[in-house]
Amino acid sequence: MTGDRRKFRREGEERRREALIAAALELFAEGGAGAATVRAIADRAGVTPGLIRHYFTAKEDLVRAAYATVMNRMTAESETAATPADLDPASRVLAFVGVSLRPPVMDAERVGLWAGFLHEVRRDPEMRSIHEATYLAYRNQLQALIAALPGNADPVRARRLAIACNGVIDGLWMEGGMLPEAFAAGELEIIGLSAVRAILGLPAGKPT
Amino acid sequence: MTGDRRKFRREGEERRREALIAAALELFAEGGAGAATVRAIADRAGVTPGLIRHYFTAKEDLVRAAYATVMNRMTAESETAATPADLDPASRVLAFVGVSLRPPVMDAERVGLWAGFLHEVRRDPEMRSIHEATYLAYRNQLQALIAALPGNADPVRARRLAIACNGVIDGLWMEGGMLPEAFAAGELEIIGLSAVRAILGLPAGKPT
DNA sequence: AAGGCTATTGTGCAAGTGTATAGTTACGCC
DNA sequence: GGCGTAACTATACACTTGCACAATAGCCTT
Repeated sequence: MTGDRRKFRREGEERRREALIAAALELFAEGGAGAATVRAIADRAGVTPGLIRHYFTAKEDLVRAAYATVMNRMTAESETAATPADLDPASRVLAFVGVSLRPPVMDAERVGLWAGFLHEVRRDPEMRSIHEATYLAYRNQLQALIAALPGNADPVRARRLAIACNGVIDGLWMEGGMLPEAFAAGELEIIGLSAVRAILGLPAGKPT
Repeated sequence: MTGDRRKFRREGEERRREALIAAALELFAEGGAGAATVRAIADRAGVTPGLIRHYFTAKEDLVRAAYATVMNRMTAESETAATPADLDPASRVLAFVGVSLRPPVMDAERVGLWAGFLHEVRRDPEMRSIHEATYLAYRNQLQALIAALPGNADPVRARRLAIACNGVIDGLWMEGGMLPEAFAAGELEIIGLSAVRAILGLPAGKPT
C-alpha cells in the first residue's frame, strides 16, 4: 500500500548531466556554494540525490563541471560579439568590451554565480586551472583584437594593453553586478568604453 | 579526578572581540566561508565555541563585524598612501593607485579573504550595506584626488573618471590575487599606473 | 580575605551534510 | 513478449554545523 515509489524517466546521459549542471548553477547563483547542496541540486533537477553520484564521482566533480560550463559560455558570448569581419579593428575591440558591460553578460545574477565559485577556485587546484584556462582564453581574444590595431604589433605591448583593458572590464563588471543600484542604466558601459579608448589611444568618437 | 577544567584568562572585552574577529579573518582567508565554523574560529582564538555566543548574538554578527574590519582597514591603508600634502595632485592620485596594486594590499591572501566574503555580501542585506559604504568611501577618496587635477572640476566628470580608475584597480587587484604566478613581480602596478594615466590624461612620465 | 559578578567552559541536541549501498523499475534488444 | 542492463530511487550512516544552557572559575570590589 505505502509502496508508492517515485515514477521516473530514463533520460539520456548527456541531458541528465546538463540538467544537473544547470540546477547546480541556479543554486550557486541564488545562494552561493552553501546553497548548492547535493539534496538541493537533485531537488531542483527533479531527481534523487543518489543519482548525482551516478553521474559524478563526487560533488566536487559536479562543481568543477559547472564552473567550466559557465566560464566557457561567457567567453563564447564575448567572442561572437567581436566576430563580424566587416568591422574595422577598433570597432571590434569596442564591441568586445561593450558586450561584457551590458546585460546579459553584466548581470547581478551572473556576478553572483561567479562570486559563489570564487572561493572554490582559490582552494581547489583543479578549479584553479579551469579558471586560469578560461581567463587566458578570454584575455587572449582581447589581445588578438588589440594587436590588430595600428602600432600594437609588439606582443609585449599588446599583452600589457590586454591586461589593462581586461582589468577595466572585470572591475566594472564586478562592481555593476554587486551594486546594481549604484549606477545608472548603461553608465558602466559608457565609462568602460571611454576608459578602453583612452588606454588604447583610440579617438573618443561615438561608434556603432 | 577527571575534573580538569580548562584554565583560562579573562581578557578585556575589546581584546576578545578583536581576537575572535582576527581568528575569523584568518580562516576566511585560508578556506573561505566554509572553513570559518564556530568551532574553528574558537579554536584559532584559543577559546571555546560557546564564548562566541557570549560576544556575538549569532555567528552572522561576527561575520559582519569581520567584514567591516577588513574593508575599513584596506581603505585606511590607501588613504594614508595619498595623504602627504607635499605631493602634487597627479602624484597623489598615482600613489593612491600604486599602493593598491602592490603588496601588502595586492596579495593572494587578501584577495582570498575578500572572495570568501563576496557571496555573503550578495545575500545578506546588512553585509550589502557594509559593502556599499566601504566601496563608496574608497571611491570617493579617489574622486576627491581626481577632482583636484586641472580640468576635472565638474563633479559628473570626476565621478566617471573615479569609477573607471576604481574599475582598473579592482580588476587588476583581483586578477593578481587569483593568479599570482600569471604576472611578473610589479607588472600589474606598472600596467595599472599606465592605464590610470591614460584615462586621466596625465603625461606618461615616471613619477615618484 | 571573602564574596559576587560575569567571562568562560563543557555538554548536549536537532538539523543538515556528503556518501555508500541495496533495492527497484524503465527501456532497448533479440 | 520476456529479459537483462543500468538508470534511478530509497534508506541509512557517520560526521559536522550552529546554538542553548547549566556549571565553573577568574578577577574586581570591599
